[in-house]
Amino acid sequence: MRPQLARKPENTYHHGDLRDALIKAALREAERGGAEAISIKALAKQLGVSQPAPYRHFADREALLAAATAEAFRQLSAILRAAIANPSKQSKLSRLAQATLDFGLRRNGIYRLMFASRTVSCATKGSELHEATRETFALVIDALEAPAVGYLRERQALKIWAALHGVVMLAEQGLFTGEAAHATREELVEDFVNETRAALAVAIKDARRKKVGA
Amino acid sequence: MRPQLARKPENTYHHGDLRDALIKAALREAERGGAEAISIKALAKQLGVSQPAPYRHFADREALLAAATAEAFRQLSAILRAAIANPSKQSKLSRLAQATLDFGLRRNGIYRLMFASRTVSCATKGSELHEATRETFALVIDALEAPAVGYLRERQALKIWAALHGVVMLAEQGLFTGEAAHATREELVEDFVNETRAALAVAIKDARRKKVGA
DNA sequence: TGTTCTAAGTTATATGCTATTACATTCGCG
DNA sequence: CGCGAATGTAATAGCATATAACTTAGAACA
Repeated sequence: MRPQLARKPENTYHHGDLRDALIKAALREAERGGAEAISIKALAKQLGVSQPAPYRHFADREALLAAATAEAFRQLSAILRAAIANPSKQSKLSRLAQATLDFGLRRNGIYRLMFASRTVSCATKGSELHEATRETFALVIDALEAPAVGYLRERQALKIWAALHGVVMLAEQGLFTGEAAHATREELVEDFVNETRAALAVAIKDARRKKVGA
Repeated sequence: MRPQLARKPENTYHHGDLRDALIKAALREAERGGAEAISIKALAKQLGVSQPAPYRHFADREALLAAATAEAFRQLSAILRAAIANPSKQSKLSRLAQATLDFGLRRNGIYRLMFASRTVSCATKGSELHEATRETFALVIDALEAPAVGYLRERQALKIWAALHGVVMLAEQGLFTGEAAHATREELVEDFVNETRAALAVAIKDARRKKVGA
């Protein structure tokens, strides 16, 4: 295995690690412009290989998008894991939530690739992409720092996860700019975090009461 | 103005209402496949006109997408208005929320065109599309049925609107299917509705107390 | 009523992207 | 060392966007 070069070394026939380089380059392109900005032809040119070379590694454009999206999910997972691990005054959930918001806004093209394209919903169960998405979601459940009170924990995870994505989407739509912007995106996210904590506290109390009562 | 025909009458030179027919046809295509499924060429063929004819009415593909998206927002507005108006046991907000969820899932291609593409965020202030999105959001504020307590009402509107979109996105990603699906999408939406009502009630009480205290 | 201007179509064409086929080169393994 | 599999290239077909130059019909006005 050669060192991972972005461009093929000149005067060589084989690139050495084209598959990986394609995914990385695709994410660079997606960062500005989302999935639409990813062009097989353009990537090949960038990497100094012929235009059909990528098809040796991916059946078609969709396959490349799926692989890039999976990689993006793994990157997000890493970021969220770091946010959770890094101790601070705020709760784990708050750190995860703000990190997600930050990712969604700062790397919005990639974010849209991950959450707003049909790629993910087309991913078959057990695929690389499907696994990557579930792993990310598992981090959300983890960040709740709550004992497993039945399925209520997953339910709260779903709710905060949904809310976060909604905030990113509306922010990108420009609903937070203009005269109606009486709340920042960060404030809204913190609201959702607090509501989640409150709902969980109630659920835990209920569960304890039931246990004692039984 | 001729009658609004989908296809151009045969043996005629002018279509009569091509602009409108293009928008309607584009939405039909978007319904399955989102924005990517909209092809100028294919639409022209469908409508029985030559391939470059659409460019008489839209500068480029983006312009057609923007117009179609604006029309989609107006359609959603009409649906939400109807949901709000139609009396039932549930609250206005609940009806609006469930109608939004239904729209997002049933007409997901169009929904993605509206909320998950770059088209809207590129809309300049004052454009047809920008106005259509703000009008839709105004309905959410309206559905809150709360007195205008400072900016808190808009804040709650933003929150429930964000949450709704998040639920649609996650549903489309398949996070509600599989073993973790201990909550239906409708339940989650109802949760958000209730939390919104509760938060608003608190805000209203606070506002009254302040008034009395002053 | 006839002329003319313009909006709205048409044909032809350039450019760019996806994808396939047939061919070439290199790597690695026996 | 030689052979096969993996990985690259060249050539090409097909489809989409977009523009340019030309044509038709509708309307606007003398």
